[in-house]
Amino acid sequence: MILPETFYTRNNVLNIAKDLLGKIIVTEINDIKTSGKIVEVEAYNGINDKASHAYNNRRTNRTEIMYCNGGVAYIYLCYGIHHLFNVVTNTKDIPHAILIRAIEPIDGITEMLCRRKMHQLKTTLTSGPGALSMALGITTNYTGISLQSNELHIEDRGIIVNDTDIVSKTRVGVAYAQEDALLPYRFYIKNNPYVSKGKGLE
DNA sequence: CAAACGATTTTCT
DNA sequence: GAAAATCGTTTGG
Repeated sequence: MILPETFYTRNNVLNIAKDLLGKIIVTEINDIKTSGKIVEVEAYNGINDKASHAYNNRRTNRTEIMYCNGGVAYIYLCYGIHHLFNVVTNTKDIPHAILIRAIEPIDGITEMLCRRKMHQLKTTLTSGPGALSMALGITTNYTGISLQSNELHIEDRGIIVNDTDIVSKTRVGVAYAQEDALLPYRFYIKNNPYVSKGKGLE
């Protein structure tokens, strides 16, 4: 089943992040379906989180989408090259978001290999936020789209992830966030080969 | 209007 | 392991 809006509008972004592990991201672009199981995420906890684009209640054209009611996509361009896919959570005017960092490919692997210009399946196909966005065909054009839509949504296919299989660590690439860089807001499934190699702080 | 800077990945040494 | 690639967003003048 497709996750309902109420999944996203809860107020604890950390719980939603953990709940996303084991869920399935599905894109259907030009009638081509691709999907993968979420194995790694990072939470961005709104206006008090120095690592968040919405820190200190900053509202700009780019961040405005994070102030929407939960359940929409926020995609932005990093380093001029990479499209990073986030899920907006919580209710209107509370800018929480969750970065999807890695998935395990399920459907449409041939198409994903093609989009990534690869010829055989390796973990690097979808290991890392920029890589999985390219594999699924997600670009900044999809910012603001509802996660109830055909083109892009997240499903529950009954996969259960035990708490004991969830690892929490510091986030990747956020050293500029000072003390908030130490928060354990990165979650991933233990021993899954598709989890990105990105290193957070210890 | 100009300039600096990434929630990264790939390639080269 | 180090560095380049590359451009929209943000910030400051």
